[in-house]
Amino acid sequence: MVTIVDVAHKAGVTPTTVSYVINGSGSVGTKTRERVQAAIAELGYQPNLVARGLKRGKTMTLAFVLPSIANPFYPEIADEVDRIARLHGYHILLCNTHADRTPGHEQLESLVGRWIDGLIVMASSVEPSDVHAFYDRGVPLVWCLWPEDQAFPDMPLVDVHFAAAGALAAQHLLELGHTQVGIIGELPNHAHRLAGFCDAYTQAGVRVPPSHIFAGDSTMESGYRALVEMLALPMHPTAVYATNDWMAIGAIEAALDQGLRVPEDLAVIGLDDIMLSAHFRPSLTTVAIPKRELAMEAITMLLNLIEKRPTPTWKQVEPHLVVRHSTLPRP
Amino acid sequence: MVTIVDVAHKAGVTPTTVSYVINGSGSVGTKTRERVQAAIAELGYQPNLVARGLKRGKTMTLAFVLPSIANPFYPEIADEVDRIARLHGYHILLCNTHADRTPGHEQLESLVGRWIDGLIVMASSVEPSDVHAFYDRGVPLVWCLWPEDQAFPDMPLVDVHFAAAGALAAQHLLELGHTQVGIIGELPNHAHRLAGFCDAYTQAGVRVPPSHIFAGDSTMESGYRALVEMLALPMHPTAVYATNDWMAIGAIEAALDQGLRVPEDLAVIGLDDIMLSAHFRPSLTTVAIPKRELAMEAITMLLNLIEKRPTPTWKQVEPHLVVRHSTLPRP
DNA sequence: GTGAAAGCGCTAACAA
DNA sequence: TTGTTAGCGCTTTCAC
Repeated sequence: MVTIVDVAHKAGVTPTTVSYVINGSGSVGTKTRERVQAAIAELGYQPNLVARGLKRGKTMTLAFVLPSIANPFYPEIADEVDRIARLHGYHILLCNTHADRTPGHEQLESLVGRWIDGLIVMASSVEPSDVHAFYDRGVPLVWCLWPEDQAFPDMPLVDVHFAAAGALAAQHLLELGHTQVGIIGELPNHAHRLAGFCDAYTQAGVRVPPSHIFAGDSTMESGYRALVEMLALPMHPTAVYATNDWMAIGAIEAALDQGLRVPEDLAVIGLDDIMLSAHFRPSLTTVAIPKRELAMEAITMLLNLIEKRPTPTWKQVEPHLVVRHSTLPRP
Repeated sequence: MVTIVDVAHKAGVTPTTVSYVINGSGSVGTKTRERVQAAIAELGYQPNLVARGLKRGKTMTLAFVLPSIANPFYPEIADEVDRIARLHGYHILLCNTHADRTPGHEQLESLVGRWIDGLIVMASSVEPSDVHAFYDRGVPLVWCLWPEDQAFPDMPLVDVHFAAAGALAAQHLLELGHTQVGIIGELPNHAHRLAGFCDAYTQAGVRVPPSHIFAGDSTMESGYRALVEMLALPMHPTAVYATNDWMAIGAIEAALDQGLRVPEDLAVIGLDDIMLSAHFRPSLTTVAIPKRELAMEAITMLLNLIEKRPTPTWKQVEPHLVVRHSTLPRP
């Protein structure tokens, strides 16, 4: 293991000077600098970040807290967070809480001692109160996504404009002439996605009757069941809005199984844009959550916080419509 | 920030004693121990792992190097690695190389100074030679998966028994009576998957003519194209084996587009078991790569290496067949 | 422009 | 059983 002292010896200077050269601090003569750099190169010296971290109180490490990286919603976010963090010299510590909130607490505790420089927390991964342990210690942190049925936390937050997402879905169906719509939604979790949709319909002068709103739990199966119920309605809808893609796909499967054609007999629109949606048959029209943008805003906000640059501490990213093959004008 | 000195003061002892209590080393009187523990609880003391890392030369941090966590192949592996690592008190540093091998080199360099305790490297993420920087320094590391066309490295390795995977696929098609098969394979990358399949056919007394083997590049599009070509064959196959699921799915799409029924007119089997395969219509029969097991073996081997327990340094995990709806007996 | 010295928070010989 | 002491490798103030 080659240390700063070895380099100093080789270059015939003291560790101080080597440190100056490494960090560009102090002022070092050109000749000396060159000698030091040569020694560094020759010995293959790498500064020890643990020692530096101890001295500076900064570890260049960020934690990314999420329920599980195996949940396909998160990897793209994680990838972007990591990419941008690395651009700024930070590394990402993965922190899967596995949605068990008690271990979540312990896991955060175990991070406290690591002198994490900052934290990105996906909302559903831990109890907000546990995160206060960090917030109170002054650790910079950013929440990413927040349950739609809860009041915003008193902490930096990057969120998706879910009401706009619902409105986008509504607008698409309205433009296709669908006045008879059914909704499959997870309540209260997807409150904004639902409200945004319904408000847009109301503004267009079309009322969605409560009997056309069905409950799901974000799984494909629940979407399937909801659609079956929906088809039992006296005048069943010509279009369905599901508040996430899995339910939308479940609904399509149910419709196909019942002998309906999608999109000819029934249009279906989802929300999220999971990978499956593009490859399902028929491919799913949906409102995409811009995951990379979400990640980018979160990590940017966090880096600003860490480096004490002025920054807004609340941000919403805008979703966008992805038209595929599960929607068509009303017959 | 509360340090070991604060705790020592509060408990009326020296830092040494506190250290003993924390680590269970030394021998401490019951009374004293209780006083120290009380002080720790009261102050909410958390040992500083950076300082401990510097002192002990061990950081309880492992790096997981992979091309991109956004590639759906890896998250499940990462999840399992993280889960088991955490059970043993280690944290995982994510290291996306984005398949750019030059930055991959730099990224590894940036890890050197972190005193990583160990490393899991997914084979396609970096140049083996770059990893030698670690290996030479004596950092415990485990490769996970190795290109099928290359000689095994002189480093600990956990791999999938791809020849067995190919054989499993062959056996399934043989049992269904398919003697006329076509293959879509990426060569030379999938050499073992191909050889395993062909060998099993040969052993069953059926020869797969070279003209029935088509090249793909692991994408859906290449699977699609390959199948179209295959159908132009004078006596086209009743079954197709693709060396990964994406190509298998592309092949199914092509078959459907050409008016064939799958599986009635054409059976298709893949290899991998990506998530899409279960939800595609028809759902894909495939040979599953046991990702969690792969992860488990890799992290277990790594922990053994780190903690200097005896361990095999080469391991192959066995794939298994997942029968779904894309295969049926020969018409 | 360069160096001496102190110390980040913790651990582990060694002493008492 | 407990304390004294000397660092781990680096940065940084202050002096020259």
